[in-house]
Amino acid sequence: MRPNKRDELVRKALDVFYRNGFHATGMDKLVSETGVSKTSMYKHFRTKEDLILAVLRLRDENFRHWLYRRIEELSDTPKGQMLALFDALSEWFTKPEFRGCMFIKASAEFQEINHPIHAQSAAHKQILQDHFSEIAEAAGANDPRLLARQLLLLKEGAIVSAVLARGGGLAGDPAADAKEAARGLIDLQIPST
Amino acid sequence: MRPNKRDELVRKALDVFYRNGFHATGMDKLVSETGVSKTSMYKHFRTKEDLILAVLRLRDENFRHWLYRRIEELSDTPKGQMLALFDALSEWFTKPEFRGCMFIKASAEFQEINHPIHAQSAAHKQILQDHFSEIAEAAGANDPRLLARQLLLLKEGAIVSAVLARGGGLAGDPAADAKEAARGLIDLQIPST
DNA sequence: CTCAAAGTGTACTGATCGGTACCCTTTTGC
DNA sequence: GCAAAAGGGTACCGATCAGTACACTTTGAG
Repeated sequence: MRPNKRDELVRKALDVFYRNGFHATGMDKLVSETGVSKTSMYKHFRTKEDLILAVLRLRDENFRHWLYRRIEELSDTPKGQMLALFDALSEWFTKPEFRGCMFIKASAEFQEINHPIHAQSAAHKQILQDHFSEIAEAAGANDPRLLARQLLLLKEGAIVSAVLARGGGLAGDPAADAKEAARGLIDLQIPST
Repeated sequence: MRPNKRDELVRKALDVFYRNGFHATGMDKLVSETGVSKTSMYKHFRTKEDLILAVLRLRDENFRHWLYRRIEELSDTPKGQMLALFDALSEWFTKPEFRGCMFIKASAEFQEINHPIHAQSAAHKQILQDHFSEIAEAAGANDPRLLARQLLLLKEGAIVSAVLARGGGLAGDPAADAKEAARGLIDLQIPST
């Protein structure tokens, strides 16, 4: 059987960390929830931190690939794709398993600037910024990098607001509000249409 | 001496939780860092959770009062105050002790919708939303509540981006980017000037 | 001065933390 | 068929977790 136990472990650990948090999830819980023995875990990962880093790498892959594909499905123009970002977010927010951005949570639990987990979270956001910079440039924005950073500000804000709004404790529809704001910002940089 | 030990404890615990995180901070660490004995702690707060809730209440007070006062100092018009929000944020981000929004971090570590800590974090954001709704209304916005929600989306996005950008791992100046975006959104709702 | 409230110090509980030791079983490549 | 790799089970390590017990000292109001 080729399907690596290592990958299976990382996949299942992702779920547990996402639902429970990093510090709040012990290795023993991981054993019981993933079905992978502690011995195997520590054969693949020297420390819990190494495992978390692997989980974040998988999360980066999964999330970006899903997002890129989804906005391309939703629109075939650069401008439309920038708006589709917020439709994709809306779909994400309404999934029952939605529990916020794993990288925001990771950087919240591992705050030290030089911590590898912190750095990897920043790297994820930077890759997204670069991707949307290219889309903004293709759309003919005056300042594509600025527009991309602003769209991502709205995205991050929508995510944390969606988390707090999940229990009904916060008014508004973060994805819809962000989309409308994005429309305004895009129109300011791309006057045509 | 009237200055309650309880208040002193909450004040000092706020610092420790803010720097170290909630789960990562043990009660023993609190004893050593605050100088308050464990016995006294548990005389004032039945559980660690109760202490955290008290810390969040203080944080809500401190943060909102600081923010309200600062934007009033920076501008005496409603429209100017909405922009001043981002100047105030910029000041906050550049403080060496800046470590992100305590409520975002709290809701990241206590994710269950019905958890009191989660609910209290949402309440803090809701109060801010209401406050800025009034400012937006005074400024003559077409849809004051929408504008307030959008400004706060930018605020939350700027905060989490500033955390990740702190180590140089993310391009851009979140406060400046958010302010420019806010200017655009405000002008769309308040055509005059 | 006195007495109660407030605070201290410390040793302890059982549970859990991240991580290791040791030995056994299953799978796989050749 | 056989060795080596991969995975499993379990008991354990010292440290730390949240929280308690209990005897002590300080402080402030009447």
